[in-house]
Amino acid sequence: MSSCRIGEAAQHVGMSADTLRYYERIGLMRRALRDGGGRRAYTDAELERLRFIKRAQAMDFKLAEIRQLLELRDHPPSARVEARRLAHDKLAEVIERLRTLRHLRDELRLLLNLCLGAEQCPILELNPHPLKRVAPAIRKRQPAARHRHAAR
Amino acid sequence: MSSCRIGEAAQHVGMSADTLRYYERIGLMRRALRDGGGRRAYTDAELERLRFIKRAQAMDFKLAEIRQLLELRDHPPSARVEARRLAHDKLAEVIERLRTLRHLRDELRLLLNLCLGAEQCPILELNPHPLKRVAPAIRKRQPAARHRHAAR
DNA sequence: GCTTGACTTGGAGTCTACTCCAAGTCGGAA
DNA sequence: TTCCGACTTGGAGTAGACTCCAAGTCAAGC
Repeated sequence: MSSCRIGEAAQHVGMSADTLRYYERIGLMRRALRDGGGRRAYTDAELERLRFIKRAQAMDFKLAEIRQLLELRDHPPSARVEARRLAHDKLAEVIERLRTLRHLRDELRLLLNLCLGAEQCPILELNPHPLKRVAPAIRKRQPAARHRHAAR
Repeated sequence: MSSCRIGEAAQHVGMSADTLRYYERIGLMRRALRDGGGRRAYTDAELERLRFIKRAQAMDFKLAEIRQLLELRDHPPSARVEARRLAHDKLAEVIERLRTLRHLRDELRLLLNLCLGAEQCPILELNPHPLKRVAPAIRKRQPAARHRHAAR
């Protein structure tokens, strides 16, 4: 059972010390024990928990979702079913986003190709069909972070 | 040359009146003319500009990028080359993001399948290889909006 | 004339995930 | 002992894209 200070811990898991403090503040991590000088002493278990958080973020889970996953890890009994649901939901999101992006890719390619020949650059209209003043039927924007979550 | 007030304009283009005010405030739209009562009077050209903004957003362009596109529209001479570059850059982004998401989709599918048979739910480790304590080589998260852009 | 919905302005607030600041402590190295 | 990097805390700030607030005006309809 070793422990390390915040700077070292941060380095181990590839995050900033400030991020670790932030996670403690918002409750994603429990309050770390302090050493005699009042400094945080991270255990191996805590480093592992941080690594889990990092992996989850790499998989596009938001902190709120990660919080849920962490809670499931803390209460194994019914964890499996719920964890499956979270992963399933995330998969559905990803698949949907893939659809949207494929469509967007195709649209952009088309615009770029048309730009080569057209007299009017279609990119400046974002409309591949200059003669039809109809906006392209692009899927509504993926809802960005809520803040501008003008749910687009 | 007709004109309409902000509420009507907002409805026409599918945005909120507040968003239109915001766009004027940040300079994405020029200051609209005011009627005798001090209220904004949107021209058809301005409605069209707003529609362009909306189309660009649907194509994952950020407001800063949209600003650039709008400027190109205002100065046609060298617009084409620059517009091509912006669209090309966006296409590259989209393609890269598609790669990342495909990988993530596969990873999630694997985890969900493994979850069915494993004694330990691999989702709660976010690691398809329980015997190998190595984090999955997931691509670094797509940089979200800068704010949390914790470049993920 | 009165009512009321639409609108004005400047500025603050929201969301998410951090990051920075300021003032002070700790402790290892010189 | 002194120096200085690492660390503490509470709180404010950042980014991007909105959205809400408060106090007041406008004008159509009754």
